[in-house]
Amino acid sequence: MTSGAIYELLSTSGGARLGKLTTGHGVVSTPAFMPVATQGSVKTLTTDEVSDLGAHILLANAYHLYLQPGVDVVKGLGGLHRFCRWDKPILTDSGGFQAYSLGSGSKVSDDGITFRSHIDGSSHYLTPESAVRNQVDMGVDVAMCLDQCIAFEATREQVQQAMDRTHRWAERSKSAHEQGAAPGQSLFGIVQGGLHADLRRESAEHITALDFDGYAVGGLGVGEGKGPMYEMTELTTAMLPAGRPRYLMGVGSPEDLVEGVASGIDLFDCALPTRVARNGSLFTAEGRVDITHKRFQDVTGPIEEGCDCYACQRFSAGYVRHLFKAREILGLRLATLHNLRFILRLMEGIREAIEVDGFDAFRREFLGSYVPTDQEARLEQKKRWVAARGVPTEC
RNA sequence: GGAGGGGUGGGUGAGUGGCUUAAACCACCAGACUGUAAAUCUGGCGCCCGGAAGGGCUUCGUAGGUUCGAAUCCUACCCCCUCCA
Repeated sequence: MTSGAIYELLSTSGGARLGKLTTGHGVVSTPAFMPVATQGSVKTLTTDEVSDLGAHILLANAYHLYLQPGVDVVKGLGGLHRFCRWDKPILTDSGGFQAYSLGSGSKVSDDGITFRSHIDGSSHYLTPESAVRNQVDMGVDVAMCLDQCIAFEATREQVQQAMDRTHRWAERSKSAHEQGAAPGQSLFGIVQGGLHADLRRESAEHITALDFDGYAVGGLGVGEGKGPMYEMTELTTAMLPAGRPRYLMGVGSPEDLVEGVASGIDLFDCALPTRVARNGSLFTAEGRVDITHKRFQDVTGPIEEGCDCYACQRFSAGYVRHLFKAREILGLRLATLHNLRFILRLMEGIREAIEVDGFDAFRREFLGSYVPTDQEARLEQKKRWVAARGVPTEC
């Protein structure tokens, strides 16, 4: 019933799709990456800078903005677009993921999610209805249904329970949206089902039957490993209608973006490029490099030869390393500019390749030179991290 | 010349008889970060063998000594700092 974002499939190449997503705040060429502006800000950058990097749509988080400064405050300041001075499309996450990522700070029931604010410890209650209202009230272009994300280690029964709940919440989200959304505001449904192929299929069937403006693949990129993630993505997109955009939530790394596109994904968002940048890890065509390593001390060339980002055009790798070692804020900014530009340039390359039906070659070439970080080391790290923080693996 | 203080691993610096191969921080090395509670976190860091457990060797200015046992106590020497002259 919503007359939200309109998706137009322009062409395909292999499994990859070139498309156009038209929203009330402009057009997004897909496949697209949405820089993450959780609290209405892509950390360290202004929206003008993000725009100059070539981003056409931002992701913000309704949960964070609801806690601080509050939905009414954002609304009072002219809505989210005006608030952060971004006149292009904005998609918001509902806060469903935080029930998962905040671990014991939240509790899920059939009716909704009880959160303990990470800011002041106060208790907050989020329902599918209130989550949609929050997003709509802030004036975002694309709202996400409240869903329940679950750890990949969860039992099948737990996954199914979370999935069923997500389905019921999707229905409630949809009615709430139909009642409260302004023209031009979209709502995307989210497919869950963990790593179970049959549950993924069941979820895709259920969610698409509700007829959303777009569909997201949720619950992936949470430590399950590349193989299962790609497999589930591929399997899920195959179940989604070609005429609607598909969004792989929370993914990803450069290699994940390429693989996601190959599986027919149109939209991505990920905190990885910006977070990793702030920790000194920078993308190059050969993989990630740690700019704080001493070997960069005397490097006069840019972080990456041939990169058109501001940091690479203007400064030596040695200077960027110095900024990190000296803990100068500028280092974080330059690193963020570089990583985001790398990702957005990658998306540009992907789109161009699809347009000339050369995506498979592009994919082979990119993955041939890009060396992802070691997966085993990553899983081990994750275990230690979880153990150290006491984050539960189930909701 | 006199009086006092001090010399500890790459650096700062804790430690005054055994639990000390020696805290902590920095530097250095390696790693992680995927719908952002993250400018964060984790490991390593004398040498040799080992995957590890562990084992061997060598360490607190230098040289002696006391002691079952010394970075810690004693003696001598070398060096540094402060104040007075």
